Amino acid sequence: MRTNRVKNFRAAQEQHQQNLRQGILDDASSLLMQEGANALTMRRIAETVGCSTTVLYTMFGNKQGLIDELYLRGFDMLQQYLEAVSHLGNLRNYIYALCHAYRNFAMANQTYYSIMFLKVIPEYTPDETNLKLGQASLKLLAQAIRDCFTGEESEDKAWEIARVIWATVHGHVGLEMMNYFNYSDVSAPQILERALQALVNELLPDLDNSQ
Amino acid sequence: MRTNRVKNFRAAQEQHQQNLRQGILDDASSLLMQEGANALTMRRIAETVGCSTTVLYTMFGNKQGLIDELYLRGFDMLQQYLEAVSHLGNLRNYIYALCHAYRNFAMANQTYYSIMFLKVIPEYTPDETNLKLGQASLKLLAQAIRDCFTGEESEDKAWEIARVIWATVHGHVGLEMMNYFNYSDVSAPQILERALQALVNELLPDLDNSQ
DNA sequence: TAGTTCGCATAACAGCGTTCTTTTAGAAAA
DNA sequence: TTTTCTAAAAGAACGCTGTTATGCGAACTA
Repeated sequence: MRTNRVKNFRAAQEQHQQNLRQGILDDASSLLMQEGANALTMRRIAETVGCSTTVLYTMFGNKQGLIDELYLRGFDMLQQYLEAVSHLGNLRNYIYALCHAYRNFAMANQTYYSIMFLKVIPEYTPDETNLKLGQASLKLLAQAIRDCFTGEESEDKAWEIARVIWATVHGHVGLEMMNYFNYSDVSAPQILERALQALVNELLPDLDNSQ
Repeated sequence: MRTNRVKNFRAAQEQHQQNLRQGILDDASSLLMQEGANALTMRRIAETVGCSTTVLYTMFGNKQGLIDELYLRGFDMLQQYLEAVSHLGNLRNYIYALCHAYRNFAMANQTYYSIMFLKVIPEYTPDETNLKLGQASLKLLAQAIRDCFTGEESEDKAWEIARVIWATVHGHVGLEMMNYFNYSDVSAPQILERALQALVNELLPDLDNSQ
């Protein structure tokens, strides 16, 4: 049965491609986390993987294509941070915890966060598709906010408020990363907490009686 | 009088150095504004000025040194935006206006803002001195906030609140620049306005009776 | 078995920040 | 005025970068 042999070969080849692809991304990821975005050059990646740069270009097209995958990985990691947050307490504390989880992710994975939200790699800017995929990682935050409302039309409103809160957290994280908060008496999480309390107090309905 | 001739020569030389320095920075600045941070290479700058790269290195040491000057120029421009804000209305509206002026500066000078607050140039990170000099541009905001308080101990408190508001505005601007707000029904300034109102309501004393 | 296609490595190209070497213009000295 | 010296600038070079062209060898097709 030659056709079967061919099929098996194709399948094996496909499998090999997939394994190689994941291996490359794993190596690029550890390179990014251990040595920062500056170390993320096509040559370094190829060297780490143990192949030539040609493989990277046939596999991902160009550097943008490779970083795109890391970009999405970053949002997956962010989502995992958010999903790990317990929502046993009341909604208000849950929302605070989500925001602090967001900050924890950013601080523990600064190199990833820089790719996702700062322009550390001149050759890379996420396209529209990836921007939307990334935003989906904030679904949990939007859901928690929607749960604060009882009305029917609250879907869009929840996303709007989620964006306000997201932007606020992002701003604090961004300035903290640029060391703009280095010489302050108040710690960065405390400053963030203040802003969050203010936003929740003003933008969300009274949550005292929520679970 | 030979010593006078020498003095005049030295002075003329000094003057020439200063003119050249400013000319280089002007050219680099227009390069940055017209073609973005990617065009800001030592070779392009030298070509625009009409000299060799050697001149840039003897004058500024390295690229970091040259960008340092642009970084400070950016904060000067930001300060001018803030100083142009009329503080005739009440304090609350003045603070809002300062924040929107900040956003206007950022949006009108995205390339400058990127240098100041995003890491668009891998070779450049501002040092501690410049970070502090930059922060001083927010003096007007801190002053306006301090004016909201009557007590004596309000200096530090005003700076803390200023940082909260600053981070919030920065976050909104940063996400807007990364196009994360592109597909929203609510405009970016409206989202920002919401966040600001919430912060002012919660963090500042009642301002109804202020001038 | 002969021909072809495909995957990969090697080498190259243009451009980057930076530095080394060489030229040159102009002040100082004679 | 002519020579000498110095300081500044130009140009080439080095080791990087992303990307592309070339070439080779192995595996499928006929």
